[in-house]
Amino acid sequence: MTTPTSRNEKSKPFNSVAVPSGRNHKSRPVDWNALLAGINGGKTIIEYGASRTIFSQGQPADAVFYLRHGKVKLAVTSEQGKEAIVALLNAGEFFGEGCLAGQPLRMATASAMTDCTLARIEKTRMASMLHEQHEISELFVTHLLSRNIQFEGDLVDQLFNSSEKRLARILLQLSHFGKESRAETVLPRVSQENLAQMVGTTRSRVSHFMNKFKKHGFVDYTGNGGLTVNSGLLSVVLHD
Amino acid sequence: MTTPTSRNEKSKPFNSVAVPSGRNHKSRPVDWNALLAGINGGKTIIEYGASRTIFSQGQPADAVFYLRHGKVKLAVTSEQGKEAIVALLNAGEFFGEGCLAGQPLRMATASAMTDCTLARIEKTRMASMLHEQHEISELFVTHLLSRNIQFEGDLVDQLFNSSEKRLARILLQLSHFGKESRAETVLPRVSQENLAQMVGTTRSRVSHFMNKFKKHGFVDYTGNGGLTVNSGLLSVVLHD
DNA sequence: TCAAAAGTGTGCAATATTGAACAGACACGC
DNA sequence: GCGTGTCTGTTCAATATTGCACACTTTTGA
Repeated sequence: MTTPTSRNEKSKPFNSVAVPSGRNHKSRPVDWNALLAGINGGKTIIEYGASRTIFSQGQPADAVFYLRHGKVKLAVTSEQGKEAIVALLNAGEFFGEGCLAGQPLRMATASAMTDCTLARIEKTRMASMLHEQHEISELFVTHLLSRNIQFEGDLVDQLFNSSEKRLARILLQLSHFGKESRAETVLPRVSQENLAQMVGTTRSRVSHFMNKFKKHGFVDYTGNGGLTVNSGLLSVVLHD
Repeated sequence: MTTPTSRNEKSKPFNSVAVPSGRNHKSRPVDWNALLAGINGGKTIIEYGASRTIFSQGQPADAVFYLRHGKVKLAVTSEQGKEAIVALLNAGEFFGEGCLAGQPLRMATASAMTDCTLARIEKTRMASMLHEQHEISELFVTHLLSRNIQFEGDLVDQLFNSSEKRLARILLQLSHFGKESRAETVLPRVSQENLAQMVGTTRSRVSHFMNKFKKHGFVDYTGNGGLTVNSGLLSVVLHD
């Protein structure tokens, strides 16, 4: 799978989604995918192969995406050509929602890190859905809240910590990233270059710290190319 | 006004808000304050004098706030005692919304920068309002979206730019901050220490760059203690 | 009004960070 | 097998940044 394939579902008439009646809106498990599946107008299901670009910084922004399966990364390129990774997204997250706030152009480049299936929802469709459907609106608010918390944490991290601690923090995050399946402490393959882009430093610095971490036993190389993150890495973040 | 005063409005029965009917939900001007004023249950109106603390990092988080008048800042303190300012809020913004995502404790300290009046909305009340009232929900989504964009911008700024550029950016932001009234290019009084906390650097560095900016005519001291930001400061952010 | 507190302009040595370079390790396709 | 490209470990000088120090100025509050 390397080219995006799309099944346009615009032809089907819209009919309102059957959702569990909202008598107790907290601690009620909701099958969000089923919920989203019920949205039939102004939506397109698309599949992307690994490392495909979903949209690029600077392109006109007229749709919101919902990630059903796979992992997506958001990267920003500066005028000087430097690249920074601002977010890693798991299944169940929205992205490209800036256009709802009136952003005319994409502020970042979204690319598939693995094979992905995602729903593309027209901006106008999304806006009216938010207006008309409680469940969607609540799902979206939930997503925005947690994204906000993530961003705030990243910002505070940048403001406070040295690149060594930031790298440690990123590694810990990655080791928990996508823990849907098993308790995997093994990272997906991430190059030092990518780590540097997330941490906001240079590759040579990442190489330097990774070796330091290895010496102290905080990370291990697992045969092939993957890394294992030892929870002792926490001490780097917390101590001193 | 130096002590918070509160008028509890919990006694009034809840009745649904009279809002303009939502036939065209974009480009429809809404008097948000009037809208919020209609929320009568589980809400308290509080007034704070300048430099009062609204809530502190680490306290239990069980309410969301809506800022009606005044300016509020959100600051985070690290274990090492360093302080960072993560957001400046204007009238019309929510804060403390992390609790809706399940955060049990405040992650930041909120303090009034000017005399403020704000609405304190119980977490549970806010949750049900988001569930039941379109207008509130949409207002909240709008707020979350713009806050997200702001955070993402700040993060990218930290990842890409030197402290000199970051300072220039903050000054430009501040000069537009609170432009509700006049086209004021004059900053409210902000100490170099505070600037350093926003930029993520030290005061001596801020002093150094401020003098550099003054030499180049990018900022001016207006008699008393205020600063005027010249738009030429943009060249610092953009150039080189 | 005066003294304390807060804010500012400097300077400087100790560190941290960049940016570029180069060689070796490794995977991959042909 | 053999190039080719990517990733890595390592170095090193040039910069940027920190953390302090001290003398001044301004603001604040009693």
